[in-house]
Amino acid sequence: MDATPRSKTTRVTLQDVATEAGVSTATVSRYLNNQSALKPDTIREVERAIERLGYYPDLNARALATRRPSTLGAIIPTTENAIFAEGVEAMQSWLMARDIMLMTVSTRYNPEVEFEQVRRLVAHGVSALMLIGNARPEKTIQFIRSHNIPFCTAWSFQAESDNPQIGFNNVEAAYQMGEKLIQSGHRQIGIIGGLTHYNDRATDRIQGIRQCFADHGHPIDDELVLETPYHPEDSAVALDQLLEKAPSLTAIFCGNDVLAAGALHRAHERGISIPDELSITGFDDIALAKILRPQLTTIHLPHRFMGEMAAQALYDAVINNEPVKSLEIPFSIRDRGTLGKPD
Amino acid sequence: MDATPRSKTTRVTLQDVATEAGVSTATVSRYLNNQSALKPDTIREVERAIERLGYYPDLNARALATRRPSTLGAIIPTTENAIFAEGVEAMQSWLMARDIMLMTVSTRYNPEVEFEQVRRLVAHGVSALMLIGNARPEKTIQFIRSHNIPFCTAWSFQAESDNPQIGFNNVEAAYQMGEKLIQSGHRQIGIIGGLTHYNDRATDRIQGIRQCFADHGHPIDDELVLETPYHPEDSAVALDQLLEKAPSLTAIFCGNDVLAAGALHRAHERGISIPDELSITGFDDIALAKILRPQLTTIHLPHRFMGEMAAQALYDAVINNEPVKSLEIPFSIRDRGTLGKPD
DNA sequence: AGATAAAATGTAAGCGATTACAAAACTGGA
DNA sequence: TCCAGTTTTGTAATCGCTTACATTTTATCT
Repeated sequence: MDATPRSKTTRVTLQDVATEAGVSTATVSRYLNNQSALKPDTIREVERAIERLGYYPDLNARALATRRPSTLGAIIPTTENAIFAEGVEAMQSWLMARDIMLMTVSTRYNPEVEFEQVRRLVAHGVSALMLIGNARPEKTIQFIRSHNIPFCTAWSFQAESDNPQIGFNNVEAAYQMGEKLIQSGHRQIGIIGGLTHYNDRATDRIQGIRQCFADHGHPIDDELVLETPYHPEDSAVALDQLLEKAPSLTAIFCGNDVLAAGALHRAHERGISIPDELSITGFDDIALAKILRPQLTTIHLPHRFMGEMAAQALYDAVINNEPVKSLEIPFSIRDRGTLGKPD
Repeated sequence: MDATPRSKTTRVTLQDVATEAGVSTATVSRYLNNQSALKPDTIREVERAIERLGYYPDLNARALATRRPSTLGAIIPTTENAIFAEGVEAMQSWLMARDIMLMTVSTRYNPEVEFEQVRRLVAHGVSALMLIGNARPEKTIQFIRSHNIPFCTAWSFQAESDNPQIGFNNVEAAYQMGEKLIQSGHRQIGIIGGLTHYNDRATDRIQGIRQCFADHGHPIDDELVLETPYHPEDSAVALDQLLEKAPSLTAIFCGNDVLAAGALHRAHERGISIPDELSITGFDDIALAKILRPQLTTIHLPHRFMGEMAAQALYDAVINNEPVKSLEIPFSIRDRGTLGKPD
C-alpha cells in the first residue's frame, strides 16, 4: 500500500526488484508482461518485492526496449477553441483505456510552430500523429511521411486531399446552412469568417456559403466577406463594418459560434432585434450556443466522437501496421433562435 | 532540407550519423550537446551527415541516459473548463521555450482517476507535477512525495495547506464579492456553486460568500445553497429551484461563470430582468463573461499567468533541485452589468 | 627538434527495460 | 532409476543515447 520513501538519487529499477525477490531481471520482466510463464511461487515472490520496493516500470525505457507504440501525438491550433479541447480530451481517454499516452501541443494557428511541434513530437517518439485540417506547408506532411509516421488530419474532410482524414465536409455544411438561409428568404447576407490563412476549415466554410448563394443567383460581394481572429470582440467590430457597408443585410453567416456570439452581442448593443431584424448563424455548436439569447442556430458536430474516431484510426493503423483509414463524419443543422425570416 | 525516406523498420541513430561522418558516437553526441569541444572541420562533417540522413535525436533515449528533466506533467479536471485549458496552454509554451515537454491529462473531477494519472505520469518519467487544488485522498500526495517528485497545486491558495501552491485565495475572493453585494444592498441571496466533492475551489468559494453574509448579519440558509455540475443547464434548473424556495431573493452568487451564464439564461427565459429584478455574479472571468447580456460581473483571474508561474515554479525546483516555492496570485473584481441594487 | 601541455577524439560502460537463447528444474513413463 | 520432453528461470545482448576516462593529435615553448 505505502511505498517506502527512497533517497532522491535512486530510482527503484527492475534490477532492484529482481535482487529483492531473488530472481533474475528476466523473471521480473516476465511477471510484468506475461505472468502465465511463471510459477505461482515466483509470482508471489516478485509481487511482494514490487510491493515492498514500491516499484513501477519506467515506461520510456520500456518503449526503448520494445519499440512498441506507447504514445501518440495531437497537434491542435489552440485549446482555447473548445472544439479541439473537447476532441482531444476524448481522444485521450479513448487511448488511455488502451494504455497509450497522448501528447497534445498547440500551435496558435502558426504553421511554422506546427512544423516545430511535429519535429518535437516525432523526436519524443510518438508513433502516430493527428493534425487539424489540411492546409499547411508541404514540408510538414513530407517530414512526417519521410519518417514513416502514420498520421491523420481531422476536423476537415476534403475529397481532393490525399491525407487520411477524420473529419467533415466544411464546404457542404456551410452550403446547407446557406440553403436554409435562402429558404427563409434571405437574399443579401454578410459573412464573418475565421482567418483563412492556412486554415482550410475557415476557407471551406466561406467557400461553401458563397457557392450556395452564387448557385441560387445571389452572389455575395467580396466586401461583405470579412475575416477575423477567433474572438468575439473582433467579430463585433466586423459586424459594425458590415452594417455600415450594407445596412440592408438581412443575415450574417458566421464561421464559428464564437464569432456568432460576438456579432450577436454587438447587434444587441446596437438595438437590433435578433432574429426579427437580423439573422445570425453559427458553426460548431459549442456549449455556449445554447446559453446565448436567442439560442444560436448553428451546425452541430460531434467533436468528442470525432476525437475518438481519430484516436481509433491512428491506433488501428499503428497496432496493425496498416494505412490510416479515412472517415467522413456527418454534421447536422441545429435550428434554434437566431435564424428568422427577413421582415 | 529534405530527408531521404527510409524503410519502416529502421530509424536513423546516432551510430548511423557517426559512421556516415566517419567519427565516433561520442563526437556526434558532443556536436549535439556542446559543440565548443569540437574542431570546426568535424562540426562541418557531422553537420552534413545529420543533414544527409535526416537525423534527429531520440529524446526518450536521451532522457534515459542523462536522467535530466525533459518532461513535466499537469493533471487537470477537464479541458472543457476554459480556465484550465488556458492555464495549461500557457504553461506549455513557457516550458517549451525551455525545451521541456508538458504532458497534460485530465481526471473528470474524479480523485481515483487523478491518482491513476499521477501514477501514469510518474511512470512516464515526468520530473515534476502540477495538480489542481488541494482536495484529494491522502495517498495521492503521499505517492508523489514518496517518489521524490517535486509538485505544486494550483488555482487555489490555502494558508492551511502544506502543499506548495501557485494559486489564489478562493475564500477571500468570494468574500469580497459578498461585500460588494452587501454594499449594493443585497440581504437575501442564493448560491449556485460547483460540486464541492473533492473540489476545494468550489468549497472555498461557497464558504467565502457564506462567511461574508454571516459576518454582516445575514446568514444564508442551507437550502439556498445549491451545488451543480459545470454545465449551464444544471445551473438553470438550480435557479428555478432557488426562486421557488425563496421568490424574494435579490441576487444569486454563482461559483463560476458557466453557472452564472446558465442562471442568467434561465432568468431571461422567465422574464426576469437582470440586474433590475435580480443580480447575478460569476467567478473566473472566462471569455464568455463579456459576451453575455448584460456582461457578467465576476472575479477576474490571470489564468494564463498562473499557468506560467506554476511552470516556472516547477522548472526552478527541478533545475536547481530546490523545494517548490509557493506563490499567491492576486484577483480582482470586474464590475460589469449583472450586479445592481435591489429595487 | 623534443618534451610537455592542451585540445580533440575514441572506447566502452551505463541508463532501465525486453527477449533470444541457453541452462536448469521439473515431469512422467519404461 | 534414468531419460526424454516440458516448464521455468537465467544470461546476456540490445534499444539510442551520454559521458568518464583513455588515447591520440595538435600546439607551445625551450
